[in-house]
Amino acid sequence: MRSKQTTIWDIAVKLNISISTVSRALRNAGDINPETKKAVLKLADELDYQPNSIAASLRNSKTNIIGIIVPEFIHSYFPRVILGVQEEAYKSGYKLMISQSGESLEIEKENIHAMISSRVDGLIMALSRETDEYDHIRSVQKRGIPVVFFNRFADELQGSKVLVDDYKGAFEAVDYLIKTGCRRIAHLAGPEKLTMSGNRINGYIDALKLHGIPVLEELIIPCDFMEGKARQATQHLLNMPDRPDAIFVVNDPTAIEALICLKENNVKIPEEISLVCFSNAPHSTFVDPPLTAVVQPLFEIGKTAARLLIEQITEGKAFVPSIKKLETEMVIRKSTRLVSPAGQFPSSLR
Amino acid sequence: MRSKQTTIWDIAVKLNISISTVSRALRNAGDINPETKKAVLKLADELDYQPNSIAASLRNSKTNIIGIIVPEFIHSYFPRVILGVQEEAYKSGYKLMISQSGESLEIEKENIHAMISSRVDGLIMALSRETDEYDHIRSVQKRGIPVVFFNRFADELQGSKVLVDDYKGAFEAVDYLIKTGCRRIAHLAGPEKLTMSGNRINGYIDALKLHGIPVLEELIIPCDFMEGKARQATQHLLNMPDRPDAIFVVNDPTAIEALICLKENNVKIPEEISLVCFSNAPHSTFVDPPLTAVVQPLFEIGKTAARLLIEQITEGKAFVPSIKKLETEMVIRKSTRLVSPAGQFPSSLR
DNA sequence: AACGTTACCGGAAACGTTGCCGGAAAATTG
DNA sequence: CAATTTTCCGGCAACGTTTCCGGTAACGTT
Repeated sequence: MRSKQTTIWDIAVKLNISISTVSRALRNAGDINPETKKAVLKLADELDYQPNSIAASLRNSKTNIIGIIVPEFIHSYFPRVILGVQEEAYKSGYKLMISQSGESLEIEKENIHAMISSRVDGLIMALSRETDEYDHIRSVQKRGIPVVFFNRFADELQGSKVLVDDYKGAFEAVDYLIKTGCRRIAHLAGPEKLTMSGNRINGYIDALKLHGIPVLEELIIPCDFMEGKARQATQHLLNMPDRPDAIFVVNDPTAIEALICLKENNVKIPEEISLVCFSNAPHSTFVDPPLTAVVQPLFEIGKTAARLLIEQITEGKAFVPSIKKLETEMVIRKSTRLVSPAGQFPSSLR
Repeated sequence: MRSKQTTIWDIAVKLNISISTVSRALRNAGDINPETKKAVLKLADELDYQPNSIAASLRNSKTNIIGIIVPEFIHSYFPRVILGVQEEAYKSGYKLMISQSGESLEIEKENIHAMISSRVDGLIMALSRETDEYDHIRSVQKRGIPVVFFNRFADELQGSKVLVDDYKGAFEAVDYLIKTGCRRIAHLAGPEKLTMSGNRINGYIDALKLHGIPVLEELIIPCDFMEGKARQATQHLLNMPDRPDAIFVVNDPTAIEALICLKENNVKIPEEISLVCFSNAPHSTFVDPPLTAVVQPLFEIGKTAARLLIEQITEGKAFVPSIKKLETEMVIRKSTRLVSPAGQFPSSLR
């Protein structure tokens, strides 16, 4: 039996005024005597009154809650994005309701339903790796609840999107590898359904093509973000009669797995095989060797997504969804060789 | 302008029955004709009806939301605990509202207010490192909202607590270091306000005492979980004329910093200095060298906390808060030396 | 035929807010 | 001093549910 919380009604009775007056005093809407207002605020403070936002939400048909659905948050990627969302959301008086799909479409759907039931004002999400149908998401949008995607999305879905330049980042990474003299470059790719994976693969391919290096299907291995998959893939690469001399990895957890596998096989990094990942986990900094990586502005992604969403919430139908593409940055660490001035551009090309 | 969502009222009108009947049909409470029930469910499905849980919460004075406040979730510690909470909570039909205090007392207070306003049914929390007064938390409890603490708590606070055996874990770690031949063991400790820090320090001290090793104040340095602090502290240790031969570190992020600092100073681990941390981040596994650590059952901590909380929510006042102490486990990796059979117990002791 | 029982259903209040609207008192104006 | 405006306040409906309570019709029982 929970002890009853104080309501505006309690305050009204104690001060012998009406609840409307109390309400006005509390949210300082006009038409209120400064004296009464002061009295109300004082009493509210004494009684440790906390407004019942449930009631307010019902009345206003607005919850001031932003829902977030991410695949997971045990790797630091999503938490860091959420940090950005939180910063921006709190500034505008929004609270966060976070849930994880655990990379499962089923759970993603459940989460979506929960978000709808909770009547969130808007939704920020990154799809699970399994998500290949979108009716549950369209159902949210049909209700007029704006959705902003980041990182993991599908082209056929409407809505604002915040992404990084996957193509360019991948291109730069592979281009860099080539400039350090690597020629047989493998790519541990992401789930094929995600737009992101394709873009990174394209960047990878085009960089190879630019330098006249043949693109080999067998060197592109999708890893699906499943634990163990990257290790397997890496082992597979090592078992090849003609080992690659570099691996470009789609994301951070995958890269760590690859790294562990390489070390287990006593492969010297970067002497025998160079490693570059598309990432931003701080892990890259303190593994051995520290990983050269294409880093993403995670915090900024979160802030941007939140800003877009809040705009859309306030502007309503008038708002046109937009796509924000943020820049990545290549950070050179120790998992790649130095750029060889001579081998920078193979003679075959120039 | 948001398109109106369908309500039980819409269903009622379409079927020419009353909203009470619709309500009964949907939550299959008794007194309902199977035929009408079927019709209602069918139409609800067709209209893609999602119950408005805001309204239900208001009516029932129960939100089925569990609030979680943690200091941060960019390190994997808290996310993993939250994973456990989520598993257990979802099973019982609870949703999660998560927020971060960012290790700030001010924000922690704000978060608390938001949780109260949202009328969460219960709260699971780990205090920020700054928290040294507890009125905001007592204010939650006074309202009859149960609170369960984990990891970071204060002894003077009432409520269920889920913790690990900090004392024992620390003791074992230091005991192990001694058995590997270390004699001058430093301790990078946690914020002094947290019970946890004290317990770990005591375990450290008692292990030293057991082996007759003098406890030196200068070797115990509180690190406060602030970025950069551990690095400074480690450097300080290295600058001593008489360097320690081992460091026992209070948690994982701190250990990583220490590790980086040691490496920068070209200190050989574990030959010159051994490193042990109280932790569970997977980081420990893939840094170089992999860290010997006292690991905690993070997922289990979350599940236990959720279970305790839900029990208290359902049982109400009858529930007596309890303290669950979970066991830690020492995992030996490469950052410590091997146990020297000879040096296991210094002769001075036996 | 009168009554009790059963099986369903509808009305209405309540949860705590907010905001419109009208009204009374006070202040301002001519 | 009357008329008008301003200032402040209270009543009331509404948000979408749930649930208590009572009512009606059909059926079975003497």
